[in-house]
Amino acid sequence: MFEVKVKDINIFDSLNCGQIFRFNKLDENKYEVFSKAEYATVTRYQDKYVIESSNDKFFYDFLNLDVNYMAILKGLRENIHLKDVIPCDVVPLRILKQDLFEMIISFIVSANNNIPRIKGIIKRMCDECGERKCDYHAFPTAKALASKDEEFFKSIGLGYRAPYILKTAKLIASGVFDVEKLKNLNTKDAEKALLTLPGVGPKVADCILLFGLNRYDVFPVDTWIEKVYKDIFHKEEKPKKMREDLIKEFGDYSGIAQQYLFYAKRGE
DNA sequence: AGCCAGGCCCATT
DNA sequence: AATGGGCATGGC
Repeated sequence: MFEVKVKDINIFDSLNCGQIFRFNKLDENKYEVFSKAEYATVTRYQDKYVIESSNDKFFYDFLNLDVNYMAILKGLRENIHLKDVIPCDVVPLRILKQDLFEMIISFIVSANNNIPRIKGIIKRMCDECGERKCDYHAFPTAKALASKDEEFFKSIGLGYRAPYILKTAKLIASGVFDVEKLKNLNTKDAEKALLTLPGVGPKVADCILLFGLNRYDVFPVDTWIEKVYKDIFHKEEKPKKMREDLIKEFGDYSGIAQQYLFYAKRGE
């Protein structure tokens, strides 16, 4: 068990903002969250969260508390388009530190899909393929996923994404694609490598880089961000151009700006 | 009922 | 390099 001050992070918004799919709201002040092979409950009290978990060190790291968000948000807030979504007294929503392989699979599932359905598919994937823990299942290993077939993935609701998941799992399980090596690459080279995986395009690659590697110099452009772009620039462009313009606009911490903008737009 | 969802693949140009 | 059609499923 460990505690975190409520002024340091808004954990519930950090869970709800679309970067993670394995969590449940238990009641107004309590959530449960799963990551990799671990499990935690987060209970909010007056001025602190109490986190009870299978692995406290893992979840302390997961919350990404060592990054100084106050400084980053202060800088972002100077941009006119972020003033409203990052008010002065905001409690920071943080980009969590999640497992790289889990992000690769999860965001392949996310493509052209909606969040409630993504959560259901990933839950079934864990229940069917993940190592059994006391009363939940771990996220599956690449090897576990690679041992299945397309029919299985279709049966849990993946539709036309079934072959992408199977092929990507096989590439990683066989060692042809080295996930660990991504950590040593700069953002551009890591993105290039990710784009070789079936089911990973520019948007999914950016999500993997942002949530799995905490690279902030990216800007995932999805249908919600298209609306944001229109609000800001009053014109329509293709995703590649939108990404360029948005990174130019928001700078080195574009990924964090993106998350605030995405969450605000989706909540309208 | 019909549009949409944290888009990507592939054939064509 | 860029374009556009096709695409499983189910939430709303």
